[in-house]
Amino acid sequence: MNRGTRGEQKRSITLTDVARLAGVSVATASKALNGRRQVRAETRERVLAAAESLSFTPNPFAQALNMPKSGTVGMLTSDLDGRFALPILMGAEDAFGSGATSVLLCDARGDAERERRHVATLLARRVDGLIVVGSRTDPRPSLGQQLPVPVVYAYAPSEDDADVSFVPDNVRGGALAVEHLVAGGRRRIALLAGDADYAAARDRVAGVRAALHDAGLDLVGGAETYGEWSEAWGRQAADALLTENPDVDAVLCGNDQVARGALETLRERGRRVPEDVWVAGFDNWEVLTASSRPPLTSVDMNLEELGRTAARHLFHAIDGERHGGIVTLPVRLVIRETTGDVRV
Amino acid sequence: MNRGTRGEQKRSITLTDVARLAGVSVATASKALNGRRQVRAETRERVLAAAESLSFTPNPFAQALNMPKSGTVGMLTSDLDGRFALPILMGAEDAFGSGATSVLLCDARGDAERERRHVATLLARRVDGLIVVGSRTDPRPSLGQQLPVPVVYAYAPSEDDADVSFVPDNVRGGALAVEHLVAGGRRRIALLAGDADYAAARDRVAGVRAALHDAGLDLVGGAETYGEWSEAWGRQAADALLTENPDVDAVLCGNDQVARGALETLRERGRRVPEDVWVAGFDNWEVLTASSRPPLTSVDMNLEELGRTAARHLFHAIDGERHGGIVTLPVRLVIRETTGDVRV
DNA sequence: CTGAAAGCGCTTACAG
DNA sequence: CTGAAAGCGCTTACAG
Repeated sequence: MNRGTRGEQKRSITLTDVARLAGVSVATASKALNGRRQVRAETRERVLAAAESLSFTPNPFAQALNMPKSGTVGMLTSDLDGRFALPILMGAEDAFGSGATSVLLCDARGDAERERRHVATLLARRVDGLIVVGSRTDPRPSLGQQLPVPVVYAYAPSEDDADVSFVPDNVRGGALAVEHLVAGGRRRIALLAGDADYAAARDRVAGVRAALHDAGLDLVGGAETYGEWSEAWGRQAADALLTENPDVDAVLCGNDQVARGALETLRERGRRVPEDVWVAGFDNWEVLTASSRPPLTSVDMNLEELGRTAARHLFHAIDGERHGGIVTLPVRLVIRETTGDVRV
Repeated sequence: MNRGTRGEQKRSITLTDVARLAGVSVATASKALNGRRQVRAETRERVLAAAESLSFTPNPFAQALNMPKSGTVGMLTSDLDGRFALPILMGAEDAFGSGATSVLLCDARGDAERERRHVATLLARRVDGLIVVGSRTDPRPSLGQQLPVPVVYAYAPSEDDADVSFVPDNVRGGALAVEHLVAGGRRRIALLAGDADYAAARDRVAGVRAALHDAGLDLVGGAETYGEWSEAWGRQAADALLTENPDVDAVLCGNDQVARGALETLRERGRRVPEDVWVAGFDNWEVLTASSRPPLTSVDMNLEELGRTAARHLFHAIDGERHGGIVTLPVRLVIRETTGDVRV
């Protein structure tokens, strides 16, 4: 352990230093650095060189005091716990970070009061906009229309149509999965839908039903089954399914955890996957899909791209253009061995 | 879709407005609001009331221009992908968020050049300090001693002893696990250690060996086995283990993925868990441990607390007190049914 | 094209 | 205890 105190915070380089070194006024230095056109090329060069040689970084607080934007946005997550927020964060951070915008992160931990306080803090910090990331696709309360900056909602849409929200297209995801199963010759398809409490579960079901209808098919057993988002429920539901409908030739599962459970039961009851039964899940959660036996086909919600899109939209909204409504973003099917793709 | 343009950005309330309403000078208003003592109680009340009634929020940029601190810290993650960063983020955000500090988030995506740019951006924004969150516990390059603000490293320690780093105590974690197995009467303990490339794997092995030595035992097969962090490797390694050492009565696994694989193989080769063989993993990754058959005992790295601790330390460092070195933080064993705890 | 001046919204010596 | 003044580091009309 070495101890010590922070050395004298050496006064940082200011525009005045740059101007002096370049032999111009601060006004001119400012214009040169900001690319204003009323500066002779040669002068601009001199200022730029001076700034460079002094490693000048403009004080953002002084700048913000003179300009309408702060160059920061607030990212408000409701629940960093949930695995869905993370890829969205990455996408958004990526979109912002590549520009001159920095991201202030706040996590509300599922607490409305905490969220309210965080919004207040972010506004007090003069963020230029807000991106609100939810942990499930069920609509959430709006922050309201009275905020002084634009807001976009990602993953969890706002209940208010006047807000802009970006959500993955779960309905289309359900349809995609079914189309793949049908194209593979599956005709007796069952759906273990997961937790009916979640809009994601119900939307996926809707897509599945529509696509089956288009194919002239019905769900095995006449309807989907609801339960929990867990391997345990997947095992149990698959067990009941095999007992009641032993002729099933595909099991579509509401998410990857359910699918993992179903896969296990199928194997233990002597069904070969994919030879006898095809299986697919939703979310494409790598840790579950990659190492299962066999690797699991799953619908990927493209969350990173969703985050990126929401961030880009916020940019445009900050620049003045606004509109409301829920925008549904494309998802994609990742095909692995549980549906016949026999690699390695 | 409704369209519209942002209304006139109404001039926000300034200290001048507050002062006018309270009938004092801005100087006095400032002092009253900041709790300076040279203000008559009655005057202070009046100012506070005025500020309250106008919903005054001091402009942070104007404040920052006059004060040594900005009230923001930078959080630099190397890889938001990795599941380890998230709980650390939560803990840190929690510690900062409860104070008056806001967090600027940057993700380097494992790219050193990108990291360098982010550090520059954060410093340009005048953060008061930096918290660097790694994705594995192997030492990483220091950001150097020349930065104008204090830095703490979390999860991935800095290579430079002059820096402060907080890491989970993987060695102790290994020992904890062994002590539990031994207390449960296990004597023929095997270790499927995971990826030898990771310091976490090697540290856990060191703890396991030390604790076994203390108990007068040796690893089954004479040594641990190395491979990958995956269920697939866990299955394969467990298979080899049972063939070579059929009398094993406990399988300790380098992480939860390996443990899940091992559990599967044990079940399929007719070993009952925990009756015949105990199994435990590391990381306590809920999605893997909770729903396995049976639920998996695992060493929890207390990452959220680690994040909180690192954040608190950064606070103190910002306030001037500095020291260096790697600080190792306690981990804990979460006992579930794979080691005999027979709850529901 | 260049610069002196005013101003952004606050804080803090310094006088009263 | 209170306030006029200077200053934080920048930007932007406004004159030259």
